[in-house]
Amino acid sequence: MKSADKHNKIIRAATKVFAKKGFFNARISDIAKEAKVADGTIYLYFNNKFDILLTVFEQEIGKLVDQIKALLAEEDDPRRMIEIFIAKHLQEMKKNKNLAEVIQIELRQTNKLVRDYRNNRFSEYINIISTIIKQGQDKNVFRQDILPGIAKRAIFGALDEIARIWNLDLVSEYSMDETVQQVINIFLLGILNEPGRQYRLKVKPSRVNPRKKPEFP
Amino acid sequence: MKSADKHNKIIRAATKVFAKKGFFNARISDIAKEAKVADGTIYLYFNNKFDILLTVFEQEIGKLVDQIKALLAEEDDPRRMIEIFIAKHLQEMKKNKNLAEVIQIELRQTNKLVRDYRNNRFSEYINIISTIIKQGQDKNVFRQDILPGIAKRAIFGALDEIARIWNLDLVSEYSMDETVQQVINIFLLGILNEPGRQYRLKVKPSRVNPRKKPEFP
DNA sequence: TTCATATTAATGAATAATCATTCAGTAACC
DNA sequence: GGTTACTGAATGATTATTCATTAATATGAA
Repeated sequence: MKSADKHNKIIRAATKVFAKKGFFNARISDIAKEAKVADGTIYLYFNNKFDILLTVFEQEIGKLVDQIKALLAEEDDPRRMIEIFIAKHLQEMKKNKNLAEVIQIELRQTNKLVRDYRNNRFSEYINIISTIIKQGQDKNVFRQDILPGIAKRAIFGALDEIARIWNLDLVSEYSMDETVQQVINIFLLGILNEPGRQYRLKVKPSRVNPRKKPEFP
Repeated sequence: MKSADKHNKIIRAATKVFAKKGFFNARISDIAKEAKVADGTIYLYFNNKFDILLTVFEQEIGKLVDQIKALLAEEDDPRRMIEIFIAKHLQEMKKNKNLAEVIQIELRQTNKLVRDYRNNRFSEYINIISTIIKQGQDKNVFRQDILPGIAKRAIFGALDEIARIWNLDLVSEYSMDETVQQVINIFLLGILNEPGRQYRLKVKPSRVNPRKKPEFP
C-alpha cells in the first residue's frame, strides 16, 4: 500500500526544493534526493512535475484557509476580521518562506499553463477578504462604494508583494508587528490625513452598494 | 555594424514570446523566428537568454519611469501625484499586456538567480511612490505615521496583482476607470467608513515621522 | 508457525526529448 | 579583398519519464 507518509515526505521535499530553485529549475531527482526516495517512486504518487506543484499549492493554501476561517469564526467585527486576515497571512508567510515562494511561483508560472486544472482553494482563500468586506458594508462599517472584488485583489496583492520582498532575504529593519500594523493602517484608514475634511477625490465614487455587479474575477 | 534596429526587433520579439510562454518555456528559436532572424544572430546582440529577459525588463520599466516622471513633474499636490501614478501604471499594464507579463516573470523567477546583475530601474520605479509619500508627509497631507517604504510595497503589490488578473484574460465586468478609481480610493481613504470617529486600530501607530529609519528594501 | 506464492511498492539506469549555445561557412558591404 | 554581419545545422548537456528488475509485504495451505 502506498503510504500517506511517503506522499507527505515527497510533498515536504518538493516544497523545499521548489522554494529554493523555482519550479523550472527544480529537478525531479532533487526532490527525490531530498525525500530520500528513488526518482521513479515519485511517479507512483504523482502524475508529473506539475502535479506535484499543484498538490503542494492546494494543500498548503488549504491549511491556511482552514486556520484563518477558524480564527475569524470567533470574531464578528469586520474591522478586526480584516486585521486578523492581514496579520495571519503575513505571519504565516514570514514563518513559512517555502510556502510563500511556492505561492509566488504557482500564481505566475503555472496558472497560465494548467488553469482550472482542479478545484481552487486559492479562490476560496482570497474570497475570504471580499466576504469580510461585504459583511462590513452590511453593517455600515465599511464604505459602501468599495467594490469587494477589487479590494480583495488590492489587499492580497499588497500582502503578496511584502512576502515577496521578505523572500529576497534582503535585511529589513522593520519588525513583523510594525509591518502588520502599517498594512492594516493603510487599508483601513488610507494614507490621507483627515480625509473627510480636506480632500475630494478627483473622480468621485459613483455607485453605491454595487453588490449586483459581478465580482472582479 | 550591428544595427540598433535589429536589436530592437529582437527585444520586441522576445517581449512577445516571453509574455506568451513564460521565460522558461520560451525557446530561443521562438524568439528568432518571431524576429525573423537566425538563432545565432541573437547571440550577436545578447549574451544569453537571461540577458534578453533582463534587457527587456530594464528597458520597458525605464520607459515607464520616464513617462511617469514627466507626468508627475507637472503636478505638486501629492494626492494627485498618487492618483497619477496609480492610473498610469494600470493604464499601461492594460495597454501592454506583454510588459505586464514580463514584469511578473522577471520579479519572481529570475530575481532569485541573477540578482543585482545590473542597475535596477525597477527600484527607481517603485521609489517614485515612496518619494511622493514623503513629500505628502512634509506637506502634512499624508498621515505622518505611514512608513513610505512599506506603503510603496503595498501600493505596487496591489497594482501588480490587478494586472496579473487582467492577464489571465478572465473577463472582468469592471471598466478600467472604475478600477483605477477604486484603487485610488482605497489607498487614499481606506475602506473604513468615517475612520476618525468610529474606530481605533487595535494597535495604534507608534512612531511619528519615522524618516530616520531605513526604508523597507 | 512456516514456507511458497502472489501482490504491491520501490528502485534507478536507460530512454528519448528538448534546447541553449557554438562555429564553420556564407553573404553583404565598404 | 577585407571586414563585418548573419546563418542555421551540429553539438553537448540536461532531465522528465519509463520500465525491467528487485524488495517488501500479504496471503493462505499445510
